[in-house]
Amino acid sequence: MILANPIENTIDSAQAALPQGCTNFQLRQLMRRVAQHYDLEMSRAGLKTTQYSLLSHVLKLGPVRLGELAVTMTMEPSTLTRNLKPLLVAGWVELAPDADGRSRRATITSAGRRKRADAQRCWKAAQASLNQTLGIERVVALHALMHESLQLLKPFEAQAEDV
Amino acid sequence: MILANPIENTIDSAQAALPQGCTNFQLRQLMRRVAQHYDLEMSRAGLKTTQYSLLSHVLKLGPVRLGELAVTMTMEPSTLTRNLKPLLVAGWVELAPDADGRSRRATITSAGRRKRADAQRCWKAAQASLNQTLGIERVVALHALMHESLQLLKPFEAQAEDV
DNA sequence: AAATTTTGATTGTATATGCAATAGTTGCAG
DNA sequence: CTGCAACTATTGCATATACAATCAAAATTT
Repeated sequence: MILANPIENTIDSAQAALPQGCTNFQLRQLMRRVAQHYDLEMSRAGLKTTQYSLLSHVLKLGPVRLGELAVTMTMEPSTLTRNLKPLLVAGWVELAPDADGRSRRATITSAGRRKRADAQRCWKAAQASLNQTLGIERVVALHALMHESLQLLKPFEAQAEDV
Repeated sequence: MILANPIENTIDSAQAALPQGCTNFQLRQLMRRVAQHYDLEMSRAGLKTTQYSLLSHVLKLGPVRLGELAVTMTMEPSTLTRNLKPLLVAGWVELAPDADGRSRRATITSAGRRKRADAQRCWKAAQASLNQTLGIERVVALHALMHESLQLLKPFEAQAEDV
């Protein structure tokens, strides 16, 4: 976050404005509504927005080790295993063995590429209409704050591995 | 450009800065990390943070109709039904019939009050340490943005029913 | 008053999420 | 080279989430 004057700011706003309510609850509330907003568009492509995110990351990161994918997405490995399942069943993602026998690599398939291209149009529509509803400045500000907050909450090992 | 307020900041630079990335994905990422942060503390009271939120709302809203509770918490009724189950089983919340025979009212029990008081200490610790990690100005700014965004996404009927 | 519509909550089904425990590999120490 | 430690992914268990369909009760219409 960018502050004009750290001292002034803390004096001005810290005492006057303590955080009200629970950050966790507010995040969940907003997440629920936003997810519904995106899923409404995304359903036209037959994907959940979470699946679109996962598919996009597999596309971008090419044949990627599952552990690395999980770290990049800030997700537990066990969650990743489960979330991949529908995409594997649908044939949009494939798993291949890795040089390290413990590890496996995920790759997007041709069908996955096509599906992702379809879904990307839905995503763009959803993002555009969200920008419209919230106002683009608010979305930009929200992204910046969320990004900063995530960085501060990430353990050291993951600090550098952003996408 | 250096400004005190991230919202103002982006209002100034709105045309220069389009939102990067997916709001939904960023929200989910942050939610996962933040939930883990809270749950770490809250586990000492034997509660998930989501359960703490629900218990707190039932406490505050007294004998409350389930529909009203769902709207207040920005949650689908079906989700509320499921999320209440563990609290009912544990004996922290009770359901009573309502004047309107279709509806039911949720009330916190004595055991629920005790558990909630316990959990509140954990919540305070979690919130304080989050404020510490993120910086209190950032948390205040995040809350404000999330609140505004939620209001803008809420349908009209729910606009007034804040807690 | 009977039939229809509307409203409130739950259930069926599916995905999302994470902790703890486990299985299978690799790497290292002795 | 053998055995233990460290690492990678998965599975067991529990909760969180929501849409569609359903059940039950009230409200409205005819």
